[in-house]
Amino acid sequence: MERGVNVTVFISDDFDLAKIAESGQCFRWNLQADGSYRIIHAGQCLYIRKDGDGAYEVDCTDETFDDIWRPYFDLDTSYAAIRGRIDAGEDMFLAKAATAEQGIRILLQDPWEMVISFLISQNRNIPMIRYSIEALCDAAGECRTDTRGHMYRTFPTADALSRLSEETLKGPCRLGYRWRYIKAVSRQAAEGSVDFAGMADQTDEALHRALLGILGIGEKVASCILLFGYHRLDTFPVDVWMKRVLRNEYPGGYDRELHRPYNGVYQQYMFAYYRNRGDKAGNPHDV
DNA sequence: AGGCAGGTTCTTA
DNA sequence: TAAGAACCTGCC
Repeated sequence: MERGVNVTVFISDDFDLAKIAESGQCFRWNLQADGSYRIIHAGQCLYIRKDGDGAYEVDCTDETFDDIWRPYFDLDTSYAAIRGRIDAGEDMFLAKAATAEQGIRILLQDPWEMVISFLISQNRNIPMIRYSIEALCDAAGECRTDTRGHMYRTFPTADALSRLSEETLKGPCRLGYRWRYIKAVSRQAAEGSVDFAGMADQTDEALHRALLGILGIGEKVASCILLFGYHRLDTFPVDVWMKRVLRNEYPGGYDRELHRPYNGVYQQYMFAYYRNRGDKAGNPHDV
């Protein structure tokens, strides 16, 4: 790193920055020219770069890394061990996918940010999602400066979001018809009729039901929020890619019981594996 | 040029 | 309750 604090941390478990960045669970990771990722989370900004063999250079103190970023990266969970539970004899496809996509982890992200992010995600591709989220942050986030002297914006609070006009949401933020969803949910959160942080102690089922009650949140978006915002690792989001996986690889049915309680982690492997294959040659997995 | 994209709601049978 | 249409927008 050019300036600021320079600290090296060691991570021995599965941890692949590029794979996590492309996994579709986070939208505020930006690859820099020097190969580091700039990550904005919890009002903070981190630059992190792989520095050979389990060593990573970060621009924060050890203390901040332990307090903020170690939990964020879920470094106290062994994803190698979760991968290790897969029995190639029982599920060959999953075993292949997990090997190919080793390094993916499920981040511990903010529920509120995930609610908004996945509400925005519907019917759009990743670049468009990222654009709208950045625009929302520009419009309503708090301005701060990182260790390289660059400005960044925090993710907006519900109160700040609820104050944005229809014109801003539809114009610069390009939310389209989704603007109503963002408007409604940020109002509810701001006035306290829903409390996404406070829901964190609920069971998976109760959370799922509560999320489905929010305008604009359907089955798929609710599952993503459960998995990425509340870290419910057994949640198994099914989008168009996973429909292809299930149709082509599990014609006899996918056994969720067999893979409890890590269906969500396995979903990430299969999703990434299929998408990467499909992108390269016009989706050869499709029938 | 029409269809589709990492869905959901609203409308209609 | 279950299909089908409509929805923003950018890209092929």
